[in-house]
Parts: sequence; C-alpha cells; structure tokens
Amino acid sequence: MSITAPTEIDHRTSARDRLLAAANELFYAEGIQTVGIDRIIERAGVAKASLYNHFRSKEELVAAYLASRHELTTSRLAAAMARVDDPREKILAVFDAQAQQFAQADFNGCAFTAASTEAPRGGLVEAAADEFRASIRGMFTDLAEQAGAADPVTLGRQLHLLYDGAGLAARMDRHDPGIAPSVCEAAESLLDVAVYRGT
Amino acid sequence: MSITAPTEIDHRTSARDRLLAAANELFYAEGIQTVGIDRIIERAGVAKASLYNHFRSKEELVAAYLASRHELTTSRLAAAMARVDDPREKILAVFDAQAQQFAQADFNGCAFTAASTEAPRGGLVEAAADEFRASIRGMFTDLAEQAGAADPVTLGRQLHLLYDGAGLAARMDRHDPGIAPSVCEAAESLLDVAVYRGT
DNA sequence: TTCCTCTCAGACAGGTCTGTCTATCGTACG
DNA sequence: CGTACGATAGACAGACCTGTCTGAGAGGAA
Repeated sequence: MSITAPTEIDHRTSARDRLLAAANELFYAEGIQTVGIDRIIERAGVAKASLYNHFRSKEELVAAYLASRHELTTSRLAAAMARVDDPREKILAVFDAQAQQFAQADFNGCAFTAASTEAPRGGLVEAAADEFRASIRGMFTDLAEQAGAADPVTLGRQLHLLYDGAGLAARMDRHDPGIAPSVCEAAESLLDVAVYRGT
Repeated sequence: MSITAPTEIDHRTSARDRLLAAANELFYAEGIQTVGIDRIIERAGVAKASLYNHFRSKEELVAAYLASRHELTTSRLAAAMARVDDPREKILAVFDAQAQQFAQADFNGCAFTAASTEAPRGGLVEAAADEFRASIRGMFTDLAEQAGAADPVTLGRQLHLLYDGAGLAARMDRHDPGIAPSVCEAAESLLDVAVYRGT
C-alpha cells in the first residue's frame, strides 16, 4: 500500500480528468464521507480553487464520479455481451464479466449502492443510482425477452436480483470464491425454468 | 420494552435501553455517520456522560445496535419458520417474512450492509456483519439440506444471494411491490432445480 | 443525618469538514 | 512587451464531530 505514488499523475491531462481519476480511486475504495476534499485535491495534484472551478460542490464531483462509473460498467457489460450470439450465452456473459470484477484486488462492491447509503435522499446521488439501476434492469429485461422467457419482465427482475445479491455478497464476504459459480448456476436455473426448457 | 420499576438496576437498564432504542431509530433511518452523538442523547433523553458511562465509544454503541438487530431479525425468521413443517415451506416462509419487512414504511435495507459501508474495515461493525451473515448462511444451508437438495451448500448460497439481492433492491428501488413475488418465484425455481423435482 | 452512586445539563478541547477568499505565479496571446 | 487568465498554495470562516470534564440534583443505604 504505497501512499507515495499509487498512480502517476500526468499533468498534461486536464485538471478535471485528474480530479475524476482521484475521486474514482478514493471514493470507491474508502467511501464518500470519509474521503475529504483535501485528500482528493492532494491526490489529483490540483488546487482547491480549481476543484470548485470545475465542480460547484462535492456532491457534483460525486455525481460526476458516478456518471463515469455508469459509463464504464455498462460499456464493459456491452462488450462482454457482444462477444457471443446466443441470448442465453449473453446472460451468462454478463455474470461472467461481473465475476471478473469480483476477482479484482480493488473490488469493493457496487459504487452506486455504497454512495446511496452515504448520501442524503433526494440528491444527485440518488438520481444517478436510479438511472444506473434502470439501465441494468432494461438490459436484463431485453435479454430475457431475447432468450424467449414466457414472462420477460419477471425473469429480468430475477436476474437483476441475482446481480445485486452477487455484488453485495462479494463485498460483504470479501471475495468468497464460491460466489461466482453459484451465481452462474442460479442464473441458468432461473433461465431454464422461465424458458420452460427443463435442465 | 420493559416497564420501568423504580429500583436502582432498572434505572440503569432503562437509560441503556433508551439509548439503544434511539440508536435503532436514528442509525437505521439516517445512517451512522450522519447521526451524531448529540442527536442520540437528545432522542433518548439522556445526558452525554451517561452514554459514555454505558458505552466506551460511539463504535460500541453501534455494535450494540447491530447486536440487537441481529437478535431481532433471526428470531423473527425463526418464528416464521416455526409456523410450518415442510422444509420447502420454511424457505418460502423466510422470504415471506422478508417481504413483510419490505412493506414496512420505515424499511431501509439491511442494517449490516449499510453500517458496513460506513464503518472502517477491521472494526466492531465488520465483525458484527460477519457474524450476522454467517448466521443467515447457516440457516439457509440447513434448510437446503432439510429440503433434500443434492448440493445443500450451493443451494444455501443461492438462497442467500437471493435474500441479499431482495433486501438491496427493495431499498434502492424504494419498496417496488414487484420484488417480493419475483423473489418467491425465484426461490421456488432454485429449489425445484436443486431438488430435481421439476416444476 | 451523611455518604454514595447514578443521573442531568452543558461547557470545553481538539479535531474534522466544506466552501470562500487572497495573493502569487506561469503562460498564451494580442 | 503587456495583459489577461487559469492555476497554485494556503489562510480563513463557520459549522460539525467525539469524548472529557465540571457542577449540581435525586434517591437509597448506613
């Protein structure tokens, strides 16, 4: 855990990007309340006035951090789905991509869930979380429909439940390696029953 | 909630109980970081010195709050399970009891999950969360075995994943009424596949 | 009575935080 | 060359936090 230079700060990149990178690292690893503005600007190598020049408040910085997470996660899932053709395999590819995240050393659960428990209700964080969840939900519902589920809305919901539970358990149980296989098995079971195909 | 009897001992436990009740309300509804000691003692009608007479620190008060939650939740689930005989119905009774919690107006997700995202790693909160999760996991594994699952450990894990996901989704999606039925259906599907019984 | 213990109300210290402001520095551009 | 602008370092205000301490009150026990 080298405090000195965990990430090389490239002063050619804009102050805004450096702030977002620092926010990503620190907010995700340690939480929003415990990481103060001073730590962000120190890591980013940026003056405090510059931060408040790019973002009106800490909450806006948090919202930008979540927006970047949203983009990163959905594009990663989209890439995983694009690698296969069969809808059923696309669903499994999503859970596979999720499992790869669990294996990362810096994995710390869903950023939106964590931010939502720390932020006040009705703010920018809640809005960002709602948007993210709607996106994931839509993805699963579409996949359920393509896979031929009799009730795509319900199967989409169930897959989302599984996705949520997996992310939460992986954080709470600290990378328990037994989670990922159980998740994939469960997804297949839910699929089988919903598509009425038998095992 | 014991009625106050004017003995010395009851006065002592009364202050402690009032503090725990206040902690339960405020920590659960608003989070641990955002609720300060002053709000706790004001709600409990207790002096600050009395709080630090009963608990060495805020973290210890939080740990006591989580311990009371642990006891409350596990006894509620045990009562729900005791009402039926068939192991399969016991499993559904657990998810039914959980769904009843979702319907409560003050439901705000899993207290252990929330506390864990706010607390530093390696403290009393993490220990309490680990204990709680192990208890729930053991319950599901036992039920899976009683239900005749071919692989009770895996089914127990999957039911736990479902339980986690349901609690998380119910908070993030703000009591979406579609969650509970989907959870029960999913539990049945997982059971059916694991017990090899067909639908 | 006197003592002893618990309680209350609140001041206080020492630290944190966000957001604003000043004052200086470097550099691009007219 | 001169000017304008963005960035920097850091002080500052105002609010919050936890945990300690003081002083006083109430009630049971010797």
